[in-house]
Amino acid sequence: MRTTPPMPLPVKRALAKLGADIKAARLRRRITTTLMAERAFIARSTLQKVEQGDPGVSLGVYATVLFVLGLSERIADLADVGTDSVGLQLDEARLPQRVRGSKRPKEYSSAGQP
Amino acid sequence: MRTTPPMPLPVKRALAKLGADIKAARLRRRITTTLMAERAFIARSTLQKVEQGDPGVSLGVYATVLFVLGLSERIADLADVGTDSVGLQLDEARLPQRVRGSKRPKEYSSAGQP
DNA sequence: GCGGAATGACCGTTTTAATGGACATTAAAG
DNA sequence: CTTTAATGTCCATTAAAACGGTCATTCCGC
Repeated sequence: MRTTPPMPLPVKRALAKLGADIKAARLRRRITTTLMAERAFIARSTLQKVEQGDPGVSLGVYATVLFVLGLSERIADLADVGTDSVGLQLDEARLPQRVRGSKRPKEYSSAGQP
Repeated sequence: MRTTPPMPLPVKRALAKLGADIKAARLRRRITTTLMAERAFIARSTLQKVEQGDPGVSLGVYATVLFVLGLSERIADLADVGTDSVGLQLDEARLPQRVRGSKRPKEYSSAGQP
């Protein structure tokens, strides 16, 4: 990741927790970092970064590690339609394939956490 | 990501869905790729990769994009203790800080999806 | 205690992501 | 149908991830 600009604090914290949880899950299974790294086809040094919640590590690495732990289901639901409260207010069937300036309200705001 | 070895198919599919969902969420908000990229402090070309579920893109980028969409809460719960069915069977209070060969069963298996 | 495996921290090298343009294509608005 | 912004693609450059090896430290098991 090219983090010249700052990373949102809530995001940073979320990633840190994710890393900690991954580490905890590994310990519960009594798997060494070396073995985990082998199973995930990554270097032990990379696994360290993962367990620290390093934002620069690729999603592929995180996902594979979670898969090894048997915790990769939730990844697919991260941005699932059902979880998007903003989207539910719109006519799902008439979603444009492209965005174009229209007469409708400019946007639907709601960035950060709801 | 250094994908000399193959990436687990279920994972690959999950990431593809994630990318598609992100794109759908953007369209619902009627935000252009250019604007999204600006808000997430990334290049438009990188956002394309994100919307394709590219495993090589860093988690930080994905997380920031989700944050901009207001969908970053679930990240922290990806590997939360409550979601780890394997871990619940162990004595949480006596988790070792390191793994060492013990008399207990070697491991608790259960990789892929339950 | 002691021994030693496991972890944490560093670091130089190699591979790759992320960028920011340019150009072709597409589809929404009028 | 025409217009034209938005999207899709491709690409050279550059910044950074991922590697793998070493060394110090920690703490589990004996």
